[in-house]
Amino acid sequence: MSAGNAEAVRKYTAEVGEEDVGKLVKLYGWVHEVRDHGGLVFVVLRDREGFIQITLPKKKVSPDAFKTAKKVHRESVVEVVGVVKAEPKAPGGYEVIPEKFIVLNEAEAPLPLDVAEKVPAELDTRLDHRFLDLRKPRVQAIFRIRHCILQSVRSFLCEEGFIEVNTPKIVSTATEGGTELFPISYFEKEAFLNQSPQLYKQVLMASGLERVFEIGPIFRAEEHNTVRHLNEAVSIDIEASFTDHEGVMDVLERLVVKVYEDVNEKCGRYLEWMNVKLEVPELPFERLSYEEAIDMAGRKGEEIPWGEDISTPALKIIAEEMPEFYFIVDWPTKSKPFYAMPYEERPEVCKSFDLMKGYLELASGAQRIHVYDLLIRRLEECGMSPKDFEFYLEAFRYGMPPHAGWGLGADRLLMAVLGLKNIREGVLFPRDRNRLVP
RNA sequence: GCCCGGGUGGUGUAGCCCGGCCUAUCAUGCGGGCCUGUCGAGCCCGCGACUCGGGUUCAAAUCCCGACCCGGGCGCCA
Repeated sequence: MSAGNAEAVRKYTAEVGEEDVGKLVKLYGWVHEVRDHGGLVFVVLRDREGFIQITLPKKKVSPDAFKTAKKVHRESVVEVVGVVKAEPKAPGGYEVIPEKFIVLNEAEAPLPLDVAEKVPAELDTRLDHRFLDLRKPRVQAIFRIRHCILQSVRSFLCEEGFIEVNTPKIVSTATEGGTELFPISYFEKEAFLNQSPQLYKQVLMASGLERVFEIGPIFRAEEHNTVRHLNEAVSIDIEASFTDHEGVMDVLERLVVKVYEDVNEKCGRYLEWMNVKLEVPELPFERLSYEEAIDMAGRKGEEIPWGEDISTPALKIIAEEMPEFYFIVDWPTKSKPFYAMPYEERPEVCKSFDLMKGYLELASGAQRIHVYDLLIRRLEECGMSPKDFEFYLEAFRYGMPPHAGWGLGADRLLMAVLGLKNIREGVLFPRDRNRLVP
């Protein structure tokens, strides 16, 4: 960008070190703060890797640079070309004495929120001005770690022989019943945003791909209003042939451990920015049966009638004894969707599981029904009409292998790993009951 | 969606119970001034706010009703 400084090497603030002392470097970033001492001005420059102090003694820099630095607004974008100096008095031990201090784009003042965090901002305010919020290293760290988690998940599943696929997010009316769908207009037809790739990934089991995964958005039109629900979320879904619920639980728990290992290995500095320490969970995760779970809650006064979903207060009681990762397995068939495989000898219970971290549900999965007649029967028992599922059911008539799978909430996984108090913290632009912008 | 609590300068807050010395507190910010080693720089001067709509009252930031939004809890969430 600045042709006159061919010898200046572009560096990130965090890269400036001993080898640069006496040399010319070029830095791009934002003005984090300005400390104006009259004849001496300190500008703290921030880029995505950290901070560095730009020091402007009036007598040692050009009048132009000095004047510009004195009146620059916080959060303006600047280009600095200058000589690196080792300086014990400077934060980080190095400072840059600029030859050039150019404002590439001035920021308006006052700012809608304080990036330097001298004054805190509420989550709502932060989300309204998310791009500014993301300039805080502590906030940016969340998304650098999220990136790492997603990358870890991809590489792990690829190594396990899963093939990444993309299924449609615009679907026709009949899906699985249950949750509310967002209606959209699709030319002359009625359509909805998909709540889950479930039906499609099962159909793909009949394709011979054998093991597939998808990382993509899911949409739920529920009017929930909690710190762990969103109306648009990212789901990590797998489906695998010739295996059962035990087989995919094994994949899931090893995946979680791998994510912890990778984040620890690759995101040490971001964990530090956030002041978080990660302990890699131990394998295998404990398996708690549905019946044990409701007993545990019942002993502390939270009675769950057999067959019903486990309430939030009950899960919180269980979480007191099981604060880490664990599975709740063998759910009542009637509490799970129609495609979950019932046990042969005890069909009121099915081969299903939820992955929990404390009271937070992270994933749920099951061995699926691959037998056509049984699937039809379960569909009807659940009050749904087979004719609405023809594209799905057809796949079960021409050689559908036994299979199993799960769906893992990516945002919830991030929340669990980093101990975020609100799922919105880990989503760039969350969509909830009231928030549609930005 | 239900229950409880809340909405005050750009941001975060005090004040609200017990209406009137509120021309509304403090911090940060912003504008101006002084200042050559700050690192939450310091000092001086200034700027800037009662969510919206109704009601009660001589008088409303303060009390009442409604809407919208926020926080906590719950429900719903195959």
